Amino acid sequence: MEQGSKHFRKRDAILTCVRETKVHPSADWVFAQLKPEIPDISLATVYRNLSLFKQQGLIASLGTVSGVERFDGNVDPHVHFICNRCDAIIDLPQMAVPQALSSQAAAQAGGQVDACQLTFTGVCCRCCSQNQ
Amino acid sequence: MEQGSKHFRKRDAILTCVRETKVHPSADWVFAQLKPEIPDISLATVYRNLSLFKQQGLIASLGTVSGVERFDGNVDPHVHFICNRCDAIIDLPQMAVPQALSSQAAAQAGGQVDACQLTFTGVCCRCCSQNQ
DNA sequence: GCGTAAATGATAATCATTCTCAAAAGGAGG
DNA sequence: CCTCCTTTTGAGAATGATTATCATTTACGC
Repeated sequence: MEQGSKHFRKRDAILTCVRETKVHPSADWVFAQLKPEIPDISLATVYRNLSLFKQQGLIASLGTVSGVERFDGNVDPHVHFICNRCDAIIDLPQMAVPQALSSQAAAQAGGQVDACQLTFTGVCCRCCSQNQ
Repeated sequence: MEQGSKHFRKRDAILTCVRETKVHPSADWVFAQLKPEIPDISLATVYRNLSLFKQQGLIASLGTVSGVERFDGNVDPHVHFICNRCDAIIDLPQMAVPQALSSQAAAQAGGQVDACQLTFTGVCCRCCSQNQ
């Protein structure tokens, strides 16, 4: 009763939308994507369900970029690159935080380490080539 | 003319405040710290100067935690731990992102890599021992 | 002292996000 | 098919951090 039920039409659409894109979308982006397809969807519903998914671990939050929160449908740990010009978030696959670092962090923190996030920032190749 | 001048009394106080603490403060925290000492300081001035310092590279932004931006007076690259319960940000010194990872990131990103940030999240030792 | 440019205080404006609450939808059971 | 009950939703108001505005103050160079 968690799939396909009419009761969760919009919910499923939101989750699918986040999972099927690689842009690491904001709530607003998801809303804009779904609006044509589901005209009677509300922005509040998108926000509501995104935070629900986040809490359930179905999606991940990457923090805020230029003041807006960005999400990732891929919850497997991986590294990101964020462009300071166009705010694009790009996956850097095949890179991982060494296990040794995580262990070290747990030891130093003295508490409970749940997750880690490695992010590089700079200017993406597209912005680099556009001007200057 | 950049130091000690009466013209920059408040500016200097803000920078010093961020540099002398280890709490990785928010604008509001800095304001609360300085208010007793400098009663006629305005919150807008704190925001203004913090973003100026950030832009000049005098301080670093650690992104937002629970919706508020946090700063770091220590711009040397180092690793952080963020507590999901109390929002504390704690330095994990003597840890560094391996150079190999940074090189790999630069190669994969195809653009210009300026910085990287490694953050662990979880529950800090204080919150861990308080309850549960 | 004077003029100019920078910095500031107070407050309004902005904008992403969350809250509120009434309405709609769906399931369970009769 | 009908009713009760729970969950989800839409619309818009409320919130709260941050930024913009603008008149005022401040300080430096002359």
